[in-house]
Amino acid sequence: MASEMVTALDQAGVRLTEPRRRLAELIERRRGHFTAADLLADAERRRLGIGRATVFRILELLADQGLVERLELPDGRHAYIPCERSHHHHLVCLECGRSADVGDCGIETVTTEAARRSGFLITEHRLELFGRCPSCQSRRRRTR
Amino acid sequence: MASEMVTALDQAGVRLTEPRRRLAELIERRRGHFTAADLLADAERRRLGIGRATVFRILELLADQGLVERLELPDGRHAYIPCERSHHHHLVCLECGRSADVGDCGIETVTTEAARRSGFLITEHRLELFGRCPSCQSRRRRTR
DNA sequence: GGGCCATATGATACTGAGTCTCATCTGTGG
DNA sequence: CCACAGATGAGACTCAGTATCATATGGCCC
Repeated sequence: MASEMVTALDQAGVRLTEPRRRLAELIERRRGHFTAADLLADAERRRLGIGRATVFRILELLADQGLVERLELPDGRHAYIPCERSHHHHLVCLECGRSADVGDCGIETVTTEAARRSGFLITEHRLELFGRCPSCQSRRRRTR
Repeated sequence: MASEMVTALDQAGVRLTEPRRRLAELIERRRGHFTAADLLADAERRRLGIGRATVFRILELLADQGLVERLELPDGRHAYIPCERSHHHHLVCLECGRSADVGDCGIETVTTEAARRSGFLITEHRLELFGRCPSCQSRRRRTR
């Protein structure tokens, strides 16, 4: 029953502490994106006795390990989504929060073209896509 | 001598108050990106008597007008860059902060492809490119 | 299984960004 | 030049994220 996230941490040689297991479990139970505050609230609701600082520390750890990705929603709030380790981009549903990974989709072409036009050397990029997932689209259609 | 930014605000039917003129001027004097705190410090240094809240309000106004764009640097800080009104993306130099506009560069293709693969309806996106501008690249080469 | 120690944790204080309120002021249209 | 909608400044407030430090604990060696 060891969660995927916990297994990944173990393989990375990270110490498996109680708070880390617990938070990994909470994150896996979630659907879609969540904020640090959401996670903290989950932990408090279950009386896990996990401190505020620890939540932030563990989110940072997971982000370093590429198990979670931090992003900025269009309204400016910070959120996290659980994800695969490879570099990729996210598509986030603004209604239900669910997200999908999209591979490269040709972003390479865009950065190369931008570099050519501007003379910049591009070392990092951030691409975030927002919209409505298939099920929220059809729900809307039905509702209207 | 009316600054471009002030002219644009005027054309948009926005009230031209003293703080708005002053901040527009400070922004135009800057090279590269800046944070709200930077701008506030500029204003204080010059004893303009502009309040903290006003700086944030005016930055929001300028962002709504598309005269400035808010972005998140790779280190997580928020910054603004002055820019043209059309939708576009920015290339930010991580050394000197200068930025260049890049037009579309084929981002449309990427979103279309991502939408096709995932079934999402994409309504918004954020693309930020970071790297080194031509002059910082050559300075580096010389230095080494 | 037990003990050691590097490392993680919780409590708590702190910082700094951004917001809110509200009394006062000021562009602008008439 | 006046009235008033809308903008401003002061300052209190909120809330995310960080720093500090004494205590607890996971993993390794025996």
